[in-house]
Amino acid sequence: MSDTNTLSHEICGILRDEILLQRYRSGERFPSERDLASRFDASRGAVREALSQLDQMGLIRSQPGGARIQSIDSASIAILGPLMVLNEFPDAELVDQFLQTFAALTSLSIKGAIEKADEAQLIQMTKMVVEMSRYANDFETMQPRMSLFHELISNITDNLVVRLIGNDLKAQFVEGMMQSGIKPMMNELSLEGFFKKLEISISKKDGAMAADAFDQHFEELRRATKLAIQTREQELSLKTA
Amino acid sequence: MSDTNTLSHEICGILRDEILLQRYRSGERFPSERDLASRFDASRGAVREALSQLDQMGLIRSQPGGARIQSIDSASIAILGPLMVLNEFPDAELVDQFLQTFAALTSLSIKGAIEKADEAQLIQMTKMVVEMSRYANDFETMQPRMSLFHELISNITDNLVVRLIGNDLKAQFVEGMMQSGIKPMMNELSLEGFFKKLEISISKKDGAMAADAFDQHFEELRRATKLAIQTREQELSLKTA
DNA sequence: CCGACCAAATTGGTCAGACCAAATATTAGC
DNA sequence: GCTAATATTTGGTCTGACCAATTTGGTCGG
Repeated sequence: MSDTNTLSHEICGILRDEILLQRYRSGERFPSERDLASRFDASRGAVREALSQLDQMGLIRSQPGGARIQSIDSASIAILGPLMVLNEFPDAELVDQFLQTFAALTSLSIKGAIEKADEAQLIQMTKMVVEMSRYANDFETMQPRMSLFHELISNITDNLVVRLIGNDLKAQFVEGMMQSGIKPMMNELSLEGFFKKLEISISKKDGAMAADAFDQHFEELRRATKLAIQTREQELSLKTA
Repeated sequence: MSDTNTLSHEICGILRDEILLQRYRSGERFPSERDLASRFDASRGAVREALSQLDQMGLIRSQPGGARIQSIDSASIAILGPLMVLNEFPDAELVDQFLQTFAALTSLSIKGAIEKADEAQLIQMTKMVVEMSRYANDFETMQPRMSLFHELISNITDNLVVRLIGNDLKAQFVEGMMQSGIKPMMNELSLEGFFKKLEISISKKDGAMAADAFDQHFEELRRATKLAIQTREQELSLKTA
């Protein structure tokens, strides 16, 4: 969020990961502020701020008599990025859940955008899709253009709820993937098919068709990402042996 | 989240609402901790905690030299509930966006649940749908059962990303609606049709059909909620005149 | 042995004052 | 008017203190 070099953020990160690693049981009392201040050789004020952050993430519940560990189910989505990269390589299942959720939200957005777009916007959308399709064989050059396309869609749809979720999830997801060096290799033919279908659906103003195109696109992305993670795991296993 | 009767939470809530009411421009410097401590007749420690909360919501960016106001686009979904009830009656557009987002996430969940459910779970789902359909004419009795159904779906699908989003959004949405006393009146025939279609889709293990049933259900809920808000607005207008 | 009750200890919530690093505002010089 | 130096402001953190709320441990009675 902001100046995350502060002591309280550092303490929060360490405690967050301990909680996510299940070092504490749900309902258990968390160490006291005074104990944590001693453990981290910090002031109680810095520890209080760290605990307030954990509280706001839903990981603990602060109350007089001592904070309690909360169930992960009541946590905020802010924990998903850290949860994804808790171990040596990303949690493949959680990564897949991210992608499924992106797909669902994108489906909603593209339908809304095609419904709401004026002629100029539809033309712009088509232009961007054509531009992107030139890079079906170059994922890294295509990706920033895809992001711009998503932004355009989001602006046309103008659904704040979806935007805030999408921004938050994407930031965490992208950071986690970069951190672990996972790069999915998309199938070129699949990508070309996607762009073609998307272009047609826009010209026909067929939101359902566009949504279907994106669904297929995300299925391919899920496949490619799963493969990339497996490959990475195997590399790491060979390295250890 | 937790003990929200604390001074820091109170201060945070007041400042959050001022920000959401656009009392400050994006990029502008926020009042200093010392000024805010004076304004609220509180210690700097309590103010610091409040600002840390605002920072974590993405509403401000704390840094030496003074915190800066951030664009709403970078905020966390935790602001959506408060944003919804900023004024006398809920923001109808935002309420609708909530419902659209619930629909998209539910669609994903029901498809996943039908795909993953074993026989016992399918039977349980069917039972719950039949139980619910008995209350098609009594929204308030039906609603808790619908919540349980959603929980079952969520448990079967087991997508943590969707669960955390759903839990957070739902908590904020329900609180906002209760606070404003808005109660949508669902069309009984529509509800009955929904339950029937849902029951059939489960027995056929047809996830797409179930998703379609929920889409239609949410369309009806959107219509009913929009009407309820309009009715409320008109009541309040008459009251003022 | 178990449950109820009470006192002591522990814990969170907040305060005031101090100090240092980083950013901002002001002033002086060209 | 522009730039650099200086002063001021601001955030980040610390220490020690106090009060309200919760937890713990001990005692007593059934």
